Order: sequence, then structure tokens, then C-alpha cells
Amino acid sequence: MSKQAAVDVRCCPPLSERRVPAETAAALAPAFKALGDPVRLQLMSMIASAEGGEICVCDLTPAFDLTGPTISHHLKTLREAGLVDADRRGTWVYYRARPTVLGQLAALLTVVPTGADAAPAARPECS
Amino acid sequence: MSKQAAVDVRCCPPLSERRVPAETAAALAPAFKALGDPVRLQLMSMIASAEGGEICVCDLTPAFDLTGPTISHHLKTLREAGLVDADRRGTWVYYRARPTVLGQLAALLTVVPTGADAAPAARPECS
DNA sequence: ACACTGTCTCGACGTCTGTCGAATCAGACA
DNA sequence: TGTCTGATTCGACAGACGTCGAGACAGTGT
Repeated sequence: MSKQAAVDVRCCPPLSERRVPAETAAALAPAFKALGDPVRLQLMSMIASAEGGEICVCDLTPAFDLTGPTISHHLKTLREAGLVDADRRGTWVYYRARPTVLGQLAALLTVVPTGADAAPAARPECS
Repeated sequence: MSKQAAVDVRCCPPLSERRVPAETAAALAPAFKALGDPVRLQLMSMIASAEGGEICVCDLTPAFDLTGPTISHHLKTLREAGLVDADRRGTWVYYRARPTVLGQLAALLTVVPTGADAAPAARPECS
């Protein structure tokens, strides 16, 4: 308890809109740092895209060439960054994404189409 | 040259939409890692929100309680992550944001309001 | 009660990171 | 040319990070 403090910050004016104050940077940086490892980025994706909104650690671990303790460590990092929630159910532990925090980070990085375009259509949608 | 290789990856289906493949994670993680430091997050913001789209290192350095070399080191990190571009003009060096990469990261984190989702309003929009 | 399975914590290790001061490089201007 | 200022690179150091094996903890089932 008392961990997972990160990202209490009010909200999220785009990075490029106005200068991010030091406290906001200090609160948000840990979340970015947590995503700054390939393994954790994949874990985050597997959790966020899981059927039913949650996924068992037992499905996460075998997807990597890493030991259980190492995966557990990475999950802890994601948890402490406030990006995911864990929930033990019987023998297994399920992880669930916290869309709010993810949304804050996305909003912060959103590139405002400086000039005309005001619509949030800034979703490259990829081709 | 030859540095700043990061983020050549095609594009950006939201993290929560489909599982991010290992190569994509490996390519994108360095960018998140670069933003995972409070100082660099502030630097990135100052650069991205600068008037005229660019800002002089001489305006960046005095904004922190850090030495010149340290700021220079952080700027190099942002450069190598492909997040900014540097441009020397006479005595001064100007930094400019690369909105494309920023947009990719934002798209990746975007929370799709996928039908039955606990969280309403995907874009907190801040109040 | 016991054993078994799944997950986490602990301690250790080598590597990477953030910071600094000193030295170097790039232009401007006498 | 020489000197000055702004920015980067270099070398060093303490601390943080990613990884592992061993052990502890939580539930299930016999």
C-alpha cells in the first residue's frame, strides 16, 4: 500500500501546448520510465489488449525468455507506476490496465495540429 | 550520424488494441525511456512548446539547477531517441521537436473507447 | 496435515544512468 | 591571429536497474 502513488497530477495539457511544470514532470516521468523497457512495453500491451480486460500472470510469463521473478519484478514496476492493477483470485493473479493513466500520458504526448485543425483527429490511424 | 535510429517502426495501433510485437517494443521503448526522466520531460516540453518551433540551448540551461554538460547530455539522449533535432546557427544551437515520433507514441498510448469499457470518456480532456 | 503449484520477495551480480569538473570544439569578434 | 563565449565530449563516481537463483508465501487438493 501507499505505493503506486505516481500520477496523481490533475491532468494533461499537451506537451507541445504549454511548458510542463516541474511537479507534473516529476509525477509523470516514472510512468514513461516504466514503459521505457521493451519487456514492460510488451507486458503493458498484453495486459491492455487482453480479452475481458485482464490477463493471468501464468499467460504473461511464458511469452518471454525470462524467469518468473524477473517478470514479477517488471509487473511490480508497472504497478508502482500506476499503470496496472493486480488482483489475486485463488491460485492465480490477474493484471488489469488503468486506462486513465494511459490516457493522461497519451494526452500529454498528443501533437496538436498547430494552426487550423482543432479536431482531435490527430490519430494517425496508420495505413 | 547513424545515431538517432530509434523509431523507424511503421506506425501505431493502440497498445490496448493489439499486442505490440517484440520488434516494435524494442524500437519504441527507447523513446519512452528518454521521456522517463523529469528533466528530459521538461526539456521536451520546453522544446515542443517553444515559440517558432525551436529554442536555443542557452534558454534551456538556465531553467534547471544543473550544469551545462548535464543538460547537454540529456539533450543528446532526446536526440538519439529521435525525439528532437539539433541545428547549429552561428554560436548558438537550436533544438526542434519531431512531432512524428511524438505522435506515434501518443497513438500507441491512446485508449480506445472500446465498447464495454469501465472507463468512460477516453480523453480526460482535463477540467 | 501434507504436498503441490503459482507468484512474489530477497540478496547478489554486472551493467547502465545521472551528475559533475576539466578539457575540447565551433564560431564570433577584435 | 588571438581571445572570448557557448556547447559538447571525456573521464570519473555514486546510485539505480535488469537479471538471476534461492527461498518464502498463498491457495488448492489430496
